[in-house]
Amino acid sequence: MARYSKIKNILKSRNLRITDGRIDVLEFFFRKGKTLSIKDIQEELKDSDRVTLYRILNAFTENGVLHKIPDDSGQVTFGLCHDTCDAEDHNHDHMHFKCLECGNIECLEQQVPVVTIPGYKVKEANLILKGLCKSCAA
Amino acid sequence: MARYSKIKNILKSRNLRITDGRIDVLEFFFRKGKTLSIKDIQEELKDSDRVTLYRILNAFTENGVLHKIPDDSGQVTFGLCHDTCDAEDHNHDHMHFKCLECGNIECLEQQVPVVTIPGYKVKEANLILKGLCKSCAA
DNA sequence: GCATTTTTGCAACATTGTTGTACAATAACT
DNA sequence: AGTTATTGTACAACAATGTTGCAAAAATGC
Repeated sequence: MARYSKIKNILKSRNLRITDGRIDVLEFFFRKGKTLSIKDIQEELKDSDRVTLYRILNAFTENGVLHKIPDDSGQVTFGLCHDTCDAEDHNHDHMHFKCLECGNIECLEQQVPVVTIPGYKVKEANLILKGLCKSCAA
Repeated sequence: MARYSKIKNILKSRNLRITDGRIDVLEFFFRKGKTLSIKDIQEELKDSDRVTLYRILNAFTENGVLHKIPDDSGQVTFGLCHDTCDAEDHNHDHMHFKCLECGNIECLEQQVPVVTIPGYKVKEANLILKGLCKSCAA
């Protein structure tokens, strides 16, 4: 499917209106094919309004288009959700890898190993690995 | 060992000067016995300077007294390091649990399962579980 | 094309964290 | 204990990040 149609479908399926700003943001994610920080997006879409961008990202996060990746640096990073995600059922139990060299954060396909703790009810698991990524370790 | 002596020892062993502000912060961590957000600390130590608090927390983090716990909410939370941590060798490969009900973040004793990914050099692992903690699940 | 609803753009505000610097406290050394 | 070098604190000012309210504009459904 062409990229533009794909983007339109994603927005439609989440009941989000198709606007220029939203298309630009999503198109940037598909083009880069990796996780992006707010700073990354702002640098790409220089003329867009800061508030609007925050609202777009919030809407995407709430509706299962993007997911937030926690990071102890404070820098929030976003990644595209899998096609299967929707507003009710996010499934982000995959791992993330942050490269200490180039700073990129990657989504790994592997699922987080299931952990059970007596007395606790685990609902989500979020595993962040750090080290050197494929390109930087070479 | 009495709490005050313990705190003094921790600071001395990290070559950090023993000051009122640092003692207050550490004493609060030992008293609560759990992870604390900056907001928690500010509310407890109302009369202390905001900048000083940030600098104290940074010094503690850099010297292996506290560790930062990443969280996708953006709220930074700190936990006491194990006795074995020092400035060179932090070992924070234990899990954290965030309760969706009460909001508390706990350090779990369990080690994060070792993960290897072909081509990658993993140096740290950080696993955050979410769900209901012991008290809230009961 | 028109009415309805959602989204945007702007201003203003709130929160969070940083930098520079003069002053004060601490530690080390007689 | 007194002196001095060093480190930490308090204050002000700044920078970055995120939020709210609201009028204007755009998108959807008919």
